Amino acid sequence: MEHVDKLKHTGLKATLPRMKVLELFEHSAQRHLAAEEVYRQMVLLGFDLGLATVYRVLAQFEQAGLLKKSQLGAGRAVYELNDGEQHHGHLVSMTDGAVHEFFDPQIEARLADIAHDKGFEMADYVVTVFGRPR
Amino acid sequence: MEHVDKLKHTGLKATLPRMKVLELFEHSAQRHLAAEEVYRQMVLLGFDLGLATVYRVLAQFEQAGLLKKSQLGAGRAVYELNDGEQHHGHLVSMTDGAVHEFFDPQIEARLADIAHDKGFEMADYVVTVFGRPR
DNA sequence: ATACATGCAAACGATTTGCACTCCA
DNA sequence: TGGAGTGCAAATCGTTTGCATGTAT
Repeated sequence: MEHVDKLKHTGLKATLPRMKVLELFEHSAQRHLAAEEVYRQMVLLGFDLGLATVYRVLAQFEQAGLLKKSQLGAGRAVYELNDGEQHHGHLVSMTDGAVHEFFDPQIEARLADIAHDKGFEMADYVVTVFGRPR
Repeated sequence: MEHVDKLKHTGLKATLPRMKVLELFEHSAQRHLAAEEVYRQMVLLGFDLGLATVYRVLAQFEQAGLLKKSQLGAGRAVYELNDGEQHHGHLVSMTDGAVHEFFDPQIEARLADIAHDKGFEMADYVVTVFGRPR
């Protein structure tokens, strides 16, 4: 599906900033991008836009289901394309901050069970592992 | 062990603010407290101290192994007594923010394995489940 | 006494918002 | 055209820090 259509489909106007951000996520080497990184990439690519706009666009895209947001640790929040893929965890390297993804149905099932046991319905979960390379 | 001793044992001077904060964690109804909450409790209890001091004391206590820190979601970080208990996950109620704890050795083992498979040594992990009461 | 602690206010990094202006449908 | 989108700067939130003062050992 075309970018324009993807956007219209969500009720968002197909503006230049939004198109560019969407493209960036689809072409970028790294799957996970923080707002600041998106902003810097844009400027680097010669397309100048406001940082505030980046934050707004990212939030809208998350709302629209185009992106998924993950809060890794305290400061940085990263976004990634929402391929409709399974929910996954993140393995963060403590030396360089690199992010690896993993999915484990076993863990997901256990978490749902645990929530259930305590009288809750699991709506979402976050699993982040911090590790040092061997 | 006395509070005074607990502190001295860590190399920290047994000052009034530190004693009070330690007591608060040992007597508070809720196990998990954010810096802001600690601060408000103190003021409420008639003991006036600076918010900056709270942050410093909490950080020192974490260093000293007296408290454990958990970053739940974006903003707030919560601290809890470190009873030397096992590492555990948090189940956060989406309706009222209440925090329940849980520990699952199976999950912990899986996470260590996953990190290992990717060439990392797991140093820490965070598991947070968001759920709605049934 | 003297090194370590504290209070205050200013500095901080990430994110959000008010407002005047610009642009797509 | 008119409402949604944008840029900018100022505001916010949680947290940290510089510096002058206070205090436990």
